[in-house]
Amino acid sequence: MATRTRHPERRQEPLSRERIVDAAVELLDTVGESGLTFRALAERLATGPGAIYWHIAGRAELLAAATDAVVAPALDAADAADATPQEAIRTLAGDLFDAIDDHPWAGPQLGRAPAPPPLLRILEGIGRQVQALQVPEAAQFTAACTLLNYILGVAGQNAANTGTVQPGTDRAEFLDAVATTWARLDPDQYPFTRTVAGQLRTHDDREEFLAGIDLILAGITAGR
Amino acid sequence: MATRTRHPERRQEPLSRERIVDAAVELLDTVGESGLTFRALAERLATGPGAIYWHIAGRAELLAAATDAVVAPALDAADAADATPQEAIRTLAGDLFDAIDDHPWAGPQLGRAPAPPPLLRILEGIGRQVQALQVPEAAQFTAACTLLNYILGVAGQNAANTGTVQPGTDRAEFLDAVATTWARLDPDQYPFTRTVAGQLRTHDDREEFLAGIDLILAGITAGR
DNA sequence: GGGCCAGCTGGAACGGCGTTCCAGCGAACC
DNA sequence: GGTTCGCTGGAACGCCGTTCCAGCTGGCCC
Repeated sequence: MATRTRHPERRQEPLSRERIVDAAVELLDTVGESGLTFRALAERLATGPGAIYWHIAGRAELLAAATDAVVAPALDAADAADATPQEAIRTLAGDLFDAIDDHPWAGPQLGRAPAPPPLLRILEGIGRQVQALQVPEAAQFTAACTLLNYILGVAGQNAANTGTVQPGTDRAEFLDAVATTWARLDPDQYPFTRTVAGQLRTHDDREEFLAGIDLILAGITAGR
Repeated sequence: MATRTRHPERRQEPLSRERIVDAAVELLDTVGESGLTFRALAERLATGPGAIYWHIAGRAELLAAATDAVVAPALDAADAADATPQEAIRTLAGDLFDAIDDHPWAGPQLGRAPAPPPLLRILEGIGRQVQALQVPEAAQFTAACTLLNYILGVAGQNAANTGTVQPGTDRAEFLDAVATTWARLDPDQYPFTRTVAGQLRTHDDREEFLAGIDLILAGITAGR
């Protein structure tokens, strides 16, 4: 690994898994998941597709590695020792939300792969706090999974929305367009959706997401 | 549409959007999302790829239509008038779970497309019951979205799991394998996950899912 | 009844993708 | 100094979604 050469630099930085994953994240952030192409990646790295395969098994592994790279910081954030379990879960979820918000393509990837490290680490992080909440052991798994699945749902949905939106339009326009669509729905078929359409315009995704977390936490602690 | 010929039958059933979508669902159920190919579909329909495009705009629309076809029955199930809102939500969620369980490829599709009918219909169905729960108006949107996102999370996760599993292995083997993996994790890094690993072996996905619904419902009604 | 026309068909072709293959290069080791 | 081996990168393969278009066919008008 740590090969040393007497020459001050190689004619260019050698390929490495890390450099490839970094480039992949940049590409994904710029042009979305469908834009991550071995050819485009090779061009960005000034090499050919074949060289990349020496370091990474295929597209699936590349996506998993990129997701891991982007989500890991949120999971590494040390849990402040003086926080309540509720606060710790809110912080973890909020950090995760920010990471997915910055890199929407990572949302749907969170749950993929046979034993994806990110998924397990999220479950573990949540589970510990659930234990700290004094939830009876038989209910801990359900409580942690409910929170996890809610987070995964929001993560995936975030990705679907940002995929829809035109790169040009900003967030307010987008919300306004959706709200208008909802308000025009058939009153007989969609009474509820029409009622809440107005709330869309002023809502904040992150706060809404955390309000959902609080709702589930309330349910977890409801029976004492 | 209803063209009549004097001949007892046309040499073959004419193509139609419905016939195409039906064939697509069969293909998806058999070989998964990556197996849905315009060529394979054309072969199954004894035609060429070009003919399909006369009825359907592209792969995305085909997937959306297939998802709709598979999920619609669960949403059409008339809500029994004498059920409590909680029961109604449990029934809706359970029906949805069964549909996704039978057609895992549909899970990740639920949230796609600009204004996907299935998503809105689920939100509407949940929202009405949330209103019936006497949730204050300002909190209705959050409550309904939390339930919706949880459902979407489970749906997506279900798809990821069934995608991983070998077609040969059955469910018990799969759970056992995951439980074993979890039990072997580093005790320092994954104390919680290790503790709950054993529960995996005896757990029932559907019951677990509904327990999560109940948890959220408890949170919604916790503050009265 | 004969010609026209529009709806519909299906096969060929295009560009691009993930992936594989392999000839070759340069540094490190005997 | 020769050999070896980790690594490179360009060419090629097979498959994909999609487009194009020549042609069929069945209903309509003259």
